[in-house]
Amino acid sequence: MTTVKNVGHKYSQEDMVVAVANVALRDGVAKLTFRNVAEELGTSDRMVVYYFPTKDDLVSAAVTALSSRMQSLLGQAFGHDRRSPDELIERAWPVLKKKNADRIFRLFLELVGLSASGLDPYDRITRSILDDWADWLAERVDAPTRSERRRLALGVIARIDGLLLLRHGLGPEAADEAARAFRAKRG
Amino acid sequence: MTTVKNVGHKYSQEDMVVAVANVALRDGVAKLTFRNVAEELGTSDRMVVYYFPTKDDLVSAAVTALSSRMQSLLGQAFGHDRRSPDELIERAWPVLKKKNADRIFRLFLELVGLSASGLDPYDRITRSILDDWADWLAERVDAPTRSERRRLALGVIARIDGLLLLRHGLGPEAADEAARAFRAKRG
DNA sequence: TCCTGTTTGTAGTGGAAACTACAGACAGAT
DNA sequence: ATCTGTCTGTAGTTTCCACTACAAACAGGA
Repeated sequence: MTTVKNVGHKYSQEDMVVAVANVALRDGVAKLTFRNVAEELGTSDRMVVYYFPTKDDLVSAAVTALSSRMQSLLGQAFGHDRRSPDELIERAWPVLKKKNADRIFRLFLELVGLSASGLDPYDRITRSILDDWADWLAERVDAPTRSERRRLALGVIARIDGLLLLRHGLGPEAADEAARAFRAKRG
Repeated sequence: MTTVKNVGHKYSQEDMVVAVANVALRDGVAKLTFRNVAEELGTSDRMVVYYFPTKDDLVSAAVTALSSRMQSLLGQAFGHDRRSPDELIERAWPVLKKKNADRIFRLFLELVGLSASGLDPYDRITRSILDDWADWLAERVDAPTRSERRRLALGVIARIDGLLLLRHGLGPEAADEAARAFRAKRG
């Protein structure tokens, strides 16, 4: 089935990336190995190494694929209107509850952890993810000056990441409670 | 020097735990191995295994040692008075900036990441850390009912953990900006 | 003295990981 | 027909890890 696309080519770059992303989603970054990707494809690790010469290539393929999926998920949730931080969180949170988003953010937490271990590529990766996210949010937050938008965007990210961490550690109910606590501050 | 305490005993349980905690703080959980602890002590891994028969023993020794250090740090920051969530964060944040706290929370993020990888002991560990912290905060937050205190405590944890994550990923300035954004919501 | 708990040494097992080496087969393009 | 890029197989290296086996030396307590 996948064989049809490129005549004489059993796999395309795209196929490989999809397989890598699947393994990452299912098993986590820790188990994103040449071997496991090879098993997903039903071939040997030699083939995987042929497409992704180093482990870093493997990881960054997975990360870019999945972070673009995430971006589009969020992009659907809010359009391009500028909103207050509270409104942004209010709109983001239901979206982040979906099973897909759940698994993607599990990966994000894993990346943060690996970066905290001081392992080489991961600190750069998490930094760029957070940076991209901050830029993206800064264009959707309502504030007069650029620096203020940046600040509020960082505030939103901090709260959302906190909710995600809590959800992962204590379960969805605890995270919902925390989200409710955010709301309560205004009443 | 450390030899004096127990006659005929070169190491005490306490010595071992201190060494384990040091290695964890310096090198992270990922490099908390029998070998590295043995090097810290200037002996062989056989000795370390003698005191901590399994890896889990090693990890939980480090975690309990360090989380109690953290608790005392925070305990000094706020006494036993009940305060509003905002006040609690306002008081906690400066304390969490200290170098010691910084390294301890790097470990916490690592643990969260390992738990996100689905590795066996770590999900229980992070859950209990968060649970303990929630209980502790619930007794310091000002609200009429028990369930409301719990909710507000979870909100505080979410925000603080978000700040810590941001600080780790984007640096202390970004985290300070986010903390400022929290404050701005009231003005 | 014997026994028990502690310390050290030497060595090794079994597993997983990221690669590497070498080579053979096959397809399409020139 | 040759060449180049794709695919596969078999096998190995190197490094690190948790953990085990066996045994010897030593101390203090009974």
